[in-house]
Amino acid sequence: MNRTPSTYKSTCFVTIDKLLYREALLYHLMNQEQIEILGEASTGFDTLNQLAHRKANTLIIEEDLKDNDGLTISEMALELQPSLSILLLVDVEISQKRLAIYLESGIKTVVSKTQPVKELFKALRYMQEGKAYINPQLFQQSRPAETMDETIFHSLSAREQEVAQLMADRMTAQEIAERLGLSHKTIHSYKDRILVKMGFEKLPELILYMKRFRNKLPK
Amino acid sequence: MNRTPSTYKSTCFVTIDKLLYREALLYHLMNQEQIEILGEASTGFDTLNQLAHRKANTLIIEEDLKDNDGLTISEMALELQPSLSILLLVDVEISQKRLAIYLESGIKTVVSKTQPVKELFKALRYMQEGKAYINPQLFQQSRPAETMDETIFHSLSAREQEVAQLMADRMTAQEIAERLGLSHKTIHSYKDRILVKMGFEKLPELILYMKRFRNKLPK
DNA sequence: TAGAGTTTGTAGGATCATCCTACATATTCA
DNA sequence: TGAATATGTAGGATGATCCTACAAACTCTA
Repeated sequence: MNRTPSTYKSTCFVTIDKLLYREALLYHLMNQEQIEILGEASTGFDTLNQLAHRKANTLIIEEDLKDNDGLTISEMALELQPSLSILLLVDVEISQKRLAIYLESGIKTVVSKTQPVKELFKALRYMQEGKAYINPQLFQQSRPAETMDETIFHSLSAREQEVAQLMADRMTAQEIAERLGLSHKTIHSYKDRILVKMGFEKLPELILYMKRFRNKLPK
Repeated sequence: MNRTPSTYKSTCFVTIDKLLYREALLYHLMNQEQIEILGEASTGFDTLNQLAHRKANTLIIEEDLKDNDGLTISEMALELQPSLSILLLVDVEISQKRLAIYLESGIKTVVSKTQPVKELFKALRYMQEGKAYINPQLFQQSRPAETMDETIFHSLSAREQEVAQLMADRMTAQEIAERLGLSHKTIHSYKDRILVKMGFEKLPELILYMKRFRNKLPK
């Protein structure tokens, strides 16, 4: 039942200006076993207001907000609740100096919005375990999607590649099984192994990967 | 198998500056039956480049890009491929005049980022059917999440409300069934009916709703 | 007020997905 | 060459989704 035995739940409050993006992200956070959504806001004002009544242990907050900057809000939130873990979402790659300022002010983690969603999750996991997580790509020009490892696909066996392609076309395990003359259980096994090999956790990640690189991939 | 018989697939290209948000949105788009992700980019330059080789029929693009504005890119893309349907994501509520400019330049639809994800999907569906979709909330101060209809929950029967609460706590149908002394099939039936009544399509929408309004809801 | 329509409570079948385990054969590496 | 690892194959348990069904209760209207 619980595959993450050592970690406990983080209760998150999410402050992102644009509802469209906030919601999109919230759906992902919801699907993470160890994350409980506690609340959300567009503005710093709203954040502080809501945090006063609710005991979130983690605050995910944008650097740029309409009414104030995330840093200021974070500092105020920390004063209210020193135990709060704060993850700051920044727009661009930041300087070492700026990062130092953040960390000094009590912000635990900084994640750039130019990073994939996965990085955010990784950072959250680290934070949960009390570890500091400094995104390795924070300081360099990061073009992760574009430079994303195309080679991991080629680490799959021929059959695995075949199955991965078909799965990316949204074929069901049953359909693929019929096509290849196998049991649908076998297809699921392939799926599991493909995800592990490629370092994905969920099928959608694989599908997105395949869509991104379909044009560069063989066939 | 196909519950949307009359609509055909739109092949989408998505241009959003920040990868974090773009990815978050892409996962959603991927889960929509009628949408095929064709490609993605952070910049206008990249968009035009990629669109030259790929026949997307729909372009979802941000108004503000690093290298250029979405409007300009859209116009260039339209010159390249006049059949392209363009959905522009704008930051704020826009004036009627500005909207007119957009529509005149061939942009089919404008969606504000202050809207929930659902609005984007609605707009896409309209576009697919060739209808123009002008977001009704585009012109007024929109605080949809905050003002979201709390009453729809109360339109549920007592038992439905109970089940909805338990589902929002991520209990499985089986667990809820045991708790209530029912068959798990019954719980699924409740789920289906709840979703219909509340106008949601997927369970995560219900869960997000419940998390948002749990504090305002009875009990 | 009776009959019709709608809502509510209940559940089954078919189909998929996920997570976990297993095992034989093939390949590689030390 | 023997041990470790990779590959191909599949089963069981559990859960979700989509669709259909049907009886009891409630509501509304002619």
